[in-house]
Amino acid sequence: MSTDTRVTVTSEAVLDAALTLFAQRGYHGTALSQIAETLNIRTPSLYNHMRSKHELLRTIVDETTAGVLTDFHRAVADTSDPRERLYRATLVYARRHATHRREALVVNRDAASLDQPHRDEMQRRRREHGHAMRGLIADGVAAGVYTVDSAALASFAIREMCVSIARWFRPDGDFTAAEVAEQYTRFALRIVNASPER
Amino acid sequence: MSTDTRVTVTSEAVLDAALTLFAQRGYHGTALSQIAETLNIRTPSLYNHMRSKHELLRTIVDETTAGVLTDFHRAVADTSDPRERLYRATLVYARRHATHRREALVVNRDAASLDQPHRDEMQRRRREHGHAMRGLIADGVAAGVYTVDSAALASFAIREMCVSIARWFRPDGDFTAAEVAEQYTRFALRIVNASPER
DNA sequence: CAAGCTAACTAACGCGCGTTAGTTTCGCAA
DNA sequence: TTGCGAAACTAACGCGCGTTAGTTAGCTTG
Repeated sequence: MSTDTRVTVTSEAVLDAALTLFAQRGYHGTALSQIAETLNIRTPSLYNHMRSKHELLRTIVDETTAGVLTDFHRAVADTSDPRERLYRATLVYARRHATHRREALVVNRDAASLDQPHRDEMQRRRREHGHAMRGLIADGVAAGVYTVDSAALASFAIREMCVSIARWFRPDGDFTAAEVAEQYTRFALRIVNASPER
Repeated sequence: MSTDTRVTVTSEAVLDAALTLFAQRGYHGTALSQIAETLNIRTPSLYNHMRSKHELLRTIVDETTAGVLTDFHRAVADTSDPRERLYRATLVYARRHATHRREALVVNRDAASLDQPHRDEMQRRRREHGHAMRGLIADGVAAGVYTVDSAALASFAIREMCVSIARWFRPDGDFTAAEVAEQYTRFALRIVNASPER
């Protein structure tokens, strides 16, 4: 029995360590040696659990962007009221950025460092979500329950406001992720000047 | 007379090239050789116009964060109406992020890569602006013209919404920087549920 | 208890980075 | 026309990176 406890490193542990460091220092600012160090193994041993540093980034971005779309479609699936749909879409989007802060930071900071075709695929998903959110707002405007000069601008404002939660939210802070998400749905509905009572 | 025009590289040109590349690929993702290449000189020649790569980042961050504070204080200086103050503070902050996109991207992405004591100084300025914005909102709530559950949350939402303009704004797009800034002031006043007519 | 697989290790590679030293070119002023 | 200084150049450095090869240790299974 040695002094340090014997740990079994899994590929999930490698990904998790990479996630933390990428979020802190960025993809290019993180060395594999740092990931190995947090796992108490030597750098080459990482290759028992991954194919390359690039693959770590790709996995993070793929899983996250896929999750965003899944969240969205589930959230708006069973209602057609524009206010309820925007409420739900904002709620899950805001909540994700509070509960998956590291993933959000990495995706927004380093997704441009992906190699093709993964960068295109990621942009496709991002555009899909953006287009869907804008559509939600346009629907509300058409239904006469929202008032905005530009659905595109309002959509940008709402989405980016949610994305940025990942930059300041702290799990041990004054608000829970659920509370923040709820508050942000109010901001969103105010931005589009939604008529009262959802 | 050679085929390529003889250019006189200035330290401003170096900073500008660095700004563009840092904004595109990030500080750690940009090599000095790339900066040199866009200026049509060899990498070591850069050192006639700068002290180090780090200094480039430091200059960008220092000038930008200083500018944000100057903007803010000038904007709110000569009025005491909460709505006018928040309107003006949001207007200049939003406009800056549309007109100085590269600077904003670099500061928000790579300021953490600064070495001390510059990182602390930068965080101090950031906090000062955040605190001041929150104060503006708290003042409006105290004056009974705003309604929010948390001034801190509303402040985060407004500031980060403006910051993110740098991520999507294009000078040749559907809106001018002034138009976007004006629209975002409306969003801000809606977020705090400002009573009508400013 | 032996075999085998998994996952750790050490050693080493080629490369590109930021940076320094020393040299050459060239426009401008005396 | 000559001299000088600014700013370019080439050459080279040490370092740390991501990655590969080959080897060793140690559980698990028959």
